Amino acid sequence: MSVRLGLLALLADGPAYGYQLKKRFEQNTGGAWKLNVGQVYTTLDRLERDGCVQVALDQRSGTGEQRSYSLTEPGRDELEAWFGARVGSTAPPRDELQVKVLLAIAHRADAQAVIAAQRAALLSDLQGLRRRQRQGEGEALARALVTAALVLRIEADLRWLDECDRRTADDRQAKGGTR
Amino acid sequence: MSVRLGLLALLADGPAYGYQLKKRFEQNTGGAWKLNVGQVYTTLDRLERDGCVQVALDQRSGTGEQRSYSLTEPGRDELEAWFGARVGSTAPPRDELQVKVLLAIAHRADAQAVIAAQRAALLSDLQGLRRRQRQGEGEALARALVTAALVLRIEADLRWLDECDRRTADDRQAKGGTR
DNA sequence: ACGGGCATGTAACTGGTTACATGATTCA
DNA sequence: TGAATCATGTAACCAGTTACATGCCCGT
Repeated sequence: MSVRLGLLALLADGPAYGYQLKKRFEQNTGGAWKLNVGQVYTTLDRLERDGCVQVALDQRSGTGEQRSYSLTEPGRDELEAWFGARVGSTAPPRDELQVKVLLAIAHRADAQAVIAAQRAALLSDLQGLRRRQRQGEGEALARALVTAALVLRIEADLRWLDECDRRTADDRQAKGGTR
Repeated sequence: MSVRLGLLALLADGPAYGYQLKKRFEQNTGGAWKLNVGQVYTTLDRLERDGCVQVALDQRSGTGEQRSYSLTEPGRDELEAWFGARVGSTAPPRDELQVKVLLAIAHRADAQAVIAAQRAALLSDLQGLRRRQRQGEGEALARALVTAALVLRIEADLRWLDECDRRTADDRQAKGGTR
């Protein structure tokens, strides 16, 4: 729902064209998240269908039209509800890394290799991100925060992989096998 | 792709019915992730369409049929590729918490309240998870690991929210306003 | 004249998700 | 007999995503 609600939030500042929304969305996230223009329009269609936005047609100089989207009352309600709501309270997401590692542990002899490969990949991502953090000091706030979020998430995932190693080692020991 | 690849991974152990796959999937994740049975069948249909699985019909005692799914060569290839691949290497995900907070910072006067609300929600989730960690000591490995992952992720998100507060405070100061 | 940015859309597809319907088997 | 579990499916919808096509406008 991030795209949908994101567009709603951008419209709270005032009416805008689809194309403008794309650019604002990317600016607001420091260019870290790209948004295909087409997706803006499909999402706006759905928002219109649901009564969250309304459209006013500006006649352009030529024959073309510009569609100016603005929030409706229900749209504003949905937005407020979103900002007020806690994220992810209901049911933990099926994260891909977790699914992969858990299934590897349960069903593959080379589980440790799978874990090691993921750790290596995350570490290299982390290096790249840290480099970017050091370089772009005076970066846009949004961009810096997105990077920070990525770094923290990766660190968490690395700790989790360590935990997976430790617990599976315990498991092997508990079951008495030396190998 | 977690469901699709998850089913593929479970089939690597040998043929199974759709219903069995649902149960195995839930067992393998310690019951933390539920899977609607219907989704197993729709996903299996798509896997069959893509040539990743093949189906053998077991005639049951009655008139009913049981469909036994098994991996094909392409299916095994896709699975191996998945286990070998690094997760999330391409383009950072548009995480809901991040979108929400960034847009709040950029477009709302009550950004700090939004952040505070999310922090409170995460903290209460964390408490609940920690309680569960202490209680279910001898829990199934998978379940414990899922819980651990949730805890680590939440801790990371909390640190990120702190970072957001700090940086926005810096920002206000840099712009010279005391409020 | 032409390229690049602004602007709008559509068609098609993906995977995830739910609600619903059906029937067999098992066991109390 | 009747509930629980095993088992299979379908119809419908959702949001996300991409590729593609169209055309205006402006500055070089």
